[in-house]
Amino acid sequence: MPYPSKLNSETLVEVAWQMMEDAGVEAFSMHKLAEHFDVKTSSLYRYYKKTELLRAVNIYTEKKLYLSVSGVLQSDADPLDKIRQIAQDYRSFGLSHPTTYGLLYTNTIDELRPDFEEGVQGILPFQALMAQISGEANSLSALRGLLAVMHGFVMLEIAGQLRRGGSLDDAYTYTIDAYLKGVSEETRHI
Amino acid sequence: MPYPSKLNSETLVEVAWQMMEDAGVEAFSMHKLAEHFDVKTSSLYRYYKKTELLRAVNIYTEKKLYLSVSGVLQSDADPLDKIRQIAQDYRSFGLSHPTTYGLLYTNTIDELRPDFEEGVQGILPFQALMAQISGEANSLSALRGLLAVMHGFVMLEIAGQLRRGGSLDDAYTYTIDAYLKGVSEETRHI
DNA sequence: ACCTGAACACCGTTCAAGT
DNA sequence: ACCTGAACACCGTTCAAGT
Repeated sequence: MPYPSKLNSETLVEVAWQMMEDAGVEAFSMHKLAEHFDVKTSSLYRYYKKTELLRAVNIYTEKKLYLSVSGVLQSDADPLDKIRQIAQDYRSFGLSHPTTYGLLYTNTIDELRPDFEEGVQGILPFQALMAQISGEANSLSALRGLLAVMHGFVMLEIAGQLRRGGSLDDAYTYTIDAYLKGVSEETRHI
Repeated sequence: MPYPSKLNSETLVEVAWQMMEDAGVEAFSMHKLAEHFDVKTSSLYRYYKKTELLRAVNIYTEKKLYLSVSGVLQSDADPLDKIRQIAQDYRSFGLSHPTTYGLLYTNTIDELRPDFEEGVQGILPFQALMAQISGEANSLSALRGLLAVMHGFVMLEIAGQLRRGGSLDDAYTYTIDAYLKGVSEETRHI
């Protein structure tokens, strides 16, 4: 009998995350999560109801993604090469954890997250990097565009919407390079 | 009492689509759909089980999207301007029907759809258009990239992930233009 | 403080039975 | 041919009660 209790909010999220990644979101339920901890379902509600748990799982996924993608910031490569590397790491993450990645930005969330400001802080280094090739004035739009390209490609790939053949590795690199080249070009005539 | 029956597969899909758009996917259920037709839930299973119905709804959404975006093909504008217009129409569609659009490419589908070849045929005009600015060799990658940009941006916007301020209209146009400019540039040194 | 027991509304689904 | 009735397993959730 574990001490101080069988459950805690962090472990719940981690196990839920793993169960989803192992068997898909469809198969996940509060009952099965409770079963895993050898506990009655009602015990979970001291910590989360399902929507809250899904939200916590998404925040957990986001943190892992952020770590996967932040390593490059420390390197001494070109800004352009850093961004290209970030894009590769981003896609690798998505393809490695397709279920939880696919869940990340699906839930339409109306309220602003409590950790919104914190999240913005974490993104600023990436925006600064982007500014080096887009110019300051366009850095937010350019960052949004990069996110759109990466997220869109990975989502379509995960959903099996890019199955007409050809290398998806190449298509992704082509797309990222085209976008970054365009972002550089747009800068010149400002 | 309607003739020949209260239900048919087309109307079921249309009503399901509308119910989702009105009240969200979360609120949708087979029981509520049956209620709308003043019929017992079990009657629906002559036509669809829920996963099949969702699939049919997605195909329905895809057809509407395809129509929304195909109008420009007939115009006599530049290839580049046509594509820019397609991108605007694509986003407008997504923002007008956020729930069903958000559902479109989320379900991971393992089996190839029976109408796969038909879908490919419909996309070829768009790829031919893309080829005019990317070159033939890159047209599939370039089309995939365009789809990624559009889908990614719209999904992030719908999910409320682009809320740091600034015009999203401008950010979208900036992103599309940067990508298309990059695609043109990549072509020159082939 | 943490967990169980009991209960409820709602859901997806099947299938024999009615007309 | 089309729909109902009855039934089942599974789900999310609440809350009083136990220890």
